[in-house]
Amino acid sequence: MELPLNYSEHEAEIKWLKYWEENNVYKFNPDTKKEIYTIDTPPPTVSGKMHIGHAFSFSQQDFVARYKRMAGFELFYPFGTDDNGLATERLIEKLKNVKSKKMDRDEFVKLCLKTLEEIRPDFIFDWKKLGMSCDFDIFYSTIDAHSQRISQESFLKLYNSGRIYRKKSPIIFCPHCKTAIAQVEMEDVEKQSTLNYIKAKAESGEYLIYSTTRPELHPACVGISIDENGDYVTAKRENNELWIISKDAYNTMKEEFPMEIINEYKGKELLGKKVEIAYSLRNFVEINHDISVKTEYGTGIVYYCSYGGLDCVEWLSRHKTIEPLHIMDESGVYTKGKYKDLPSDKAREEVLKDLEADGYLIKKQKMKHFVNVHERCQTDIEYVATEQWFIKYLELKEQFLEAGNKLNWYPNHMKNRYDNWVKGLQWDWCISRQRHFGVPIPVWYDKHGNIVVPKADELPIEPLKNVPKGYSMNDLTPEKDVLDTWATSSLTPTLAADLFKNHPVYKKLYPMNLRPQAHDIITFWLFNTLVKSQLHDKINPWKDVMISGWALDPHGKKMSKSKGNVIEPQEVIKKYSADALRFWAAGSKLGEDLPYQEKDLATGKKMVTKLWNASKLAITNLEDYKGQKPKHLLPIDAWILSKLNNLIKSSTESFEKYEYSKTKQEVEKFFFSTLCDNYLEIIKERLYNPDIHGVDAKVSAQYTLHTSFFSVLKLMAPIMPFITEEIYHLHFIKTEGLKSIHHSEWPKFNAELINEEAEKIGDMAVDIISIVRKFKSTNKISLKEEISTLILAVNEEDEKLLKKAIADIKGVTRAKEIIFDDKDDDSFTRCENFDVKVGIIK
RNA sequence: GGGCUCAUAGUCUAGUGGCUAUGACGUCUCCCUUACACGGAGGAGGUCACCGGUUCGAAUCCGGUUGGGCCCACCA
Repeated sequence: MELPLNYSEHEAEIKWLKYWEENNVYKFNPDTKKEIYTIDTPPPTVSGKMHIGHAFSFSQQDFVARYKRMAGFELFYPFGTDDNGLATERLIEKLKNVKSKKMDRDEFVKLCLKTLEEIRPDFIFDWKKLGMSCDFDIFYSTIDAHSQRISQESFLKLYNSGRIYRKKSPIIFCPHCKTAIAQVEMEDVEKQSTLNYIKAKAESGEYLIYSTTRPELHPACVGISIDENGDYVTAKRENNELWIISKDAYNTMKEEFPMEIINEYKGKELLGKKVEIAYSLRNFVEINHDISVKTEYGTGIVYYCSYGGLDCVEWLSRHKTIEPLHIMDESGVYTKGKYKDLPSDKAREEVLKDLEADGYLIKKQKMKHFVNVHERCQTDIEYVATEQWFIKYLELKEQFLEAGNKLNWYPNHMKNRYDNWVKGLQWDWCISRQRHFGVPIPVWYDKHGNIVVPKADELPIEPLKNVPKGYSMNDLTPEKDVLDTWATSSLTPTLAADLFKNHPVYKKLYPMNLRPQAHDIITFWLFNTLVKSQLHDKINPWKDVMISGWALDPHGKKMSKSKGNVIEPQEVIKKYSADALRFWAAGSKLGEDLPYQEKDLATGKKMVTKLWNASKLAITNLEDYKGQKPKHLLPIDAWILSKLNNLIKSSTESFEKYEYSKTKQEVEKFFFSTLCDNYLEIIKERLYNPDIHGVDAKVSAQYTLHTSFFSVLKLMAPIMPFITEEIYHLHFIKTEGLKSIHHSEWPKFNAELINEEAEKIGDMAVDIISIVRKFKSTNKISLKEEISTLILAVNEEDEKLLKKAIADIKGVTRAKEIIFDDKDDDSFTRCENFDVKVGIIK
């Protein structure tokens, strides 16, 4: 056969993509008799292009998928897209130049679905080019009717079982985006702020001094707290005003505000005092104790509002008798009090002006502090009390921790993050969003305000357009809110499995075997999915979770568009091939982050080239080999087969633990060093000269070459699916007749081929060859140059062993003569690992 | 502040108690050899972050320090 000189990775990769698709190589067969291995593939968001982090973690999960397929499983490996979120909404608005808020919701969803149909193929093609072996026909979009039905069904079931409730409750709210946001959508930003010291007159005549960064909330002040065990003082100012502050505050303030202590006491003494707060809707608030108050901060006296922040919310939950004051609505505007109709930033300016004019403000202290902002728009978040839908789960922490214990975590330590998160949960799960685009909450309200839900067989349903059977549009007011995107994406195992709902295979698809994902979303995607399956079925959604790390920039920093250090995987594939990109992704241990280093891609490309070139040698020399077993296996052949079987054993064990990087590393080393550098060089002599060494010696080499090369190809196939497929089709397909190497059986460990004596012979030979190479290198002569005599000073036992491989050693070292001699002198070199000394005569 | 995690040649990385610490890239020297010059052979390059402990023996185990990363909490 005429073999092409070079391997053109781009042509080849496109060729095999088409081939795999046309031949349904990765098609799931629901009627299979094989055991099924199910993967809960993460659905990426069609909000742009695949990024390098995707390429990194999806490659890693694909290694496992391909390994499992070769290990004999039928793969249920779906591919969905998460189209149900703000990101998609923004993308569609941009692409179609529309404003979702100005459109009918149903219409906008339809436009999204239509637009997604247009752009999705290109988007998904990036994943195909990466060599993902999903069955792309097992597809769902988290906004399609199928997903909407399942998501609404989940809502309905949980509602009917009393798990879901609606409550006026403070939620984290973005006044700019005008929606409730999740904890995870916030980020910390350090901002310049002012700590304002303000005085308030107590009923008994003294002034309490407190400090706040949120003065605009004065109208909503509902209480004032101190530390009952802390030290406080009453101090007299020059103008005879009496100030109550903590002793710590007295010490720091006395220079700026000269005063004289007239009384010292514990905070306990202040409890129950009534205080008049400026502009508050409550005339008087009462002093009480709260655990969060520290005497050394500010003045040791804190005012609480509904709601200045999480601390106020928590404070209210500790002081249950105090009624919150709701003064802000969902548009971020004050609805009551002196600053009605102002947004909070304007209100702050006005309040400060008034406080100053009315003599309440005594000090402004510049400070830097962290405020929570919405990550998308960087707007300060607010806490607003609105009607929201919640899934009640706080009392189930123990059950969730228990469920986490039952999962197999790879790597194990990632479970800590999950445990930490569950233990720290303080809120029920808020699942409603005031967005326009999303899965509608299937709820209506009748004229008395009662909640009306549909029957399961009416789903999916759009409440803005339809009503449940037996009602008319006039009877009911629809719920306008939609479900949070996580309420739907927490159902991915069901979204995928339900596509086979009417097939007997259905019951084998859930729970799934594996959830692969990155470590940043353990606390929400992983946790939320587990919550849903626990609530619905009291089981875990999967057996194993495999947690990937992140791709970082070359300096180990996180990639981000704003830093301009983003690497585009499409460009990488163009320059180095998908196999090379995957080879790079295989270089990181599971769960570890990996800096992107261009040189690693060059290494991957080198691996492709080497496989190609070595296969040319192998295939050319296997042309006349008919698969016969050799009469006698030569020691060098037994040597590499023994090494190969050790490799198969450890590679398999590594893959079973999802440690693909170990497999990659071992196979790479075996291939380059053992197979190419040494074995191939050794057997050339036998392959080229059967007239000298005999046909049996050639057949022994051919059998061994075929076995070891083919095995390496299979071991490498999960990581580099393209080049291995190319080589398979050039030759090795003949022995199996399968349509793809990816249908081949993963190499099996054969204990009979483990041969300690042969390993010793081979290892000694390699050491001797290495000494000869070094000799030639230092003497600046070509490796093909002949040497006249090779003298081996060894003990009797090793001499016997070495004599068994003497022809091979002679051939590869190009020694005209090899003699054994027990005498050695200073010119001899000792082998690295054996008590063998080597002398060379040019 | 709490939890987790990491620290190994110029760079990235392997290595969970044992001969001389792994590999790649880079670097230097040599070699155009019938798979490969998109290559091959060989060399140089390391206080395994720091301090202390356990041990016959520590990159590895324990305690502490320093510095990175991630997650969580706090910031009136």
